[in-house]
Amino acid sequence: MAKRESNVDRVYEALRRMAADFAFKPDQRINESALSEVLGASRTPLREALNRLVAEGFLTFQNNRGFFCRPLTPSYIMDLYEARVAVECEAVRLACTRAADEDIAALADYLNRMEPEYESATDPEELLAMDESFHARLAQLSGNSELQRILNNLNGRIRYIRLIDLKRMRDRAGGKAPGDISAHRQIVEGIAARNTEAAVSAMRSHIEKRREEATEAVRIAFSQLYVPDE
Amino acid sequence: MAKRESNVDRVYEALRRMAADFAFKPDQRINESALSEVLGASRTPLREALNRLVAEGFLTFQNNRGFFCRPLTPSYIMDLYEARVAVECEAVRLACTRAADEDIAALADYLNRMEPEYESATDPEELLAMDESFHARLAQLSGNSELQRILNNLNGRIRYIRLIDLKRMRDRAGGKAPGDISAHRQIVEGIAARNTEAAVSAMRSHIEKRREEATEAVRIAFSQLYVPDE
DNA sequence: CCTTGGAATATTGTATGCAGTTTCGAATTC
DNA sequence: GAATTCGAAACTGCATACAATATTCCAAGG
Repeated sequence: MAKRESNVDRVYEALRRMAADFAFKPDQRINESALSEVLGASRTPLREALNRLVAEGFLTFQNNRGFFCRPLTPSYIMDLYEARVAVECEAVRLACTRAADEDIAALADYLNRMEPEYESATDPEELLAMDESFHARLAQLSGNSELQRILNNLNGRIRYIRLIDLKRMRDRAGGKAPGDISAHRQIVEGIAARNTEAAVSAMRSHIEKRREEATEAVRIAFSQLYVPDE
Repeated sequence: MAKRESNVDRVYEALRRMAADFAFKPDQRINESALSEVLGASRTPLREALNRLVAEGFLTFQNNRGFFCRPLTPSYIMDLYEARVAVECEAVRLACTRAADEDIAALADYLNRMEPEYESATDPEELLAMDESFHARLAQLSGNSELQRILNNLNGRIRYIRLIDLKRMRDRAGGKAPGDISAHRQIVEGIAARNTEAAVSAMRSHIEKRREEATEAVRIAFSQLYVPDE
């Protein structure tokens, strides 16, 4: 069997990670030749991958000037969080109406199985992965693949900020990041009870609670990004 | 002044129009060489544009097999409509909270100025353009550029179906497509009154009303797409 | 010292060529 | 006649080359 994954896919994945982790600094111009050398591919597949990332909002593009890392502003982050509210609340609403009982139960199970790990984890990356995984599964309950797709995109772009946020909370709380699993459980219980209003409002306040924290996190992100650590 | 618009932009715009109007039939394989000749560009910029369209959900891609027109299924259309509900309802919600009175008034004005044209128009394309324009302006009131971006993408993908739908309604109603401007006015009035619940529910029912029609429209779209007219 | 002009340099934009893979059809077998 | 195999043709994947455009840098003038 020959290779199944193409070069542009590999490059795309690498770039998405780099963009999500802000390996590029906001507004930084991206040098294609240098990057292609780092990634071990020529400029042709690299540019194809870069174009995908532009379409997904991870990067920007200017004619004859090339690709840039997206800027990072408080209002941009706010927009992303608000879009998450829109998508996830509707997903919850749909899940209440149409998710199968067994699928809801499976998600509740997942939450229970995860709880020990979630409560004991201190690594922000790990926590974030679990959190994102929960939200993705929740979106799956809606049965709507567009909502899942949009959420995946938003989470990718919001990822770095959430990481900053989690690290900050861990440092404040003395080595313990806050595993806010009760909010998740509340949402799932609302869905299980087919109580649309309760579930939606639980989701809304869960996300909105993060929003002000995120604004603060952006400020911190700025200081981490613009004061180079090398 | 030299050219401001690059080749890939031009190609992208052309492709987006073609995809929105289903110049490609669902699941049809796209031949890069032939297409590049039609569009007057080499395969390199063409592929960059195609990659953007894949990222935006207009096309699909398979390794070593190339690009394909997206499939067209009732559940896919349903997903798009539901995503629209999510995005537009949240946009309305935000507009109620934070839009400036003068901007709301401007939208109401726009609606009034458009009304004669809207009521008298018989060309579905024209009607659709006006309708999309209204929804885009409404999303602008939210002040959230992510919601605007997502809506723009969803509308682009849903466009063909709405066109089929409008044409069908026109034919049924005897040369008169239904200018449902009252629903739009109701939404704007809700926002002007800062009555969030009223405005949101008006928006929700406005979009959802279209949904069942859309399912029927898909069936018709199928017959138009798979029975070639040439 | 700041500004301006303009070559030198670096970077992007796109065409082209070739290697690798898939697709298609004709010949072959059952 | 249907299924199968195999080779040719078509197509995609990617590297490379060169043209077009932007950026930098340095020198000259104010």
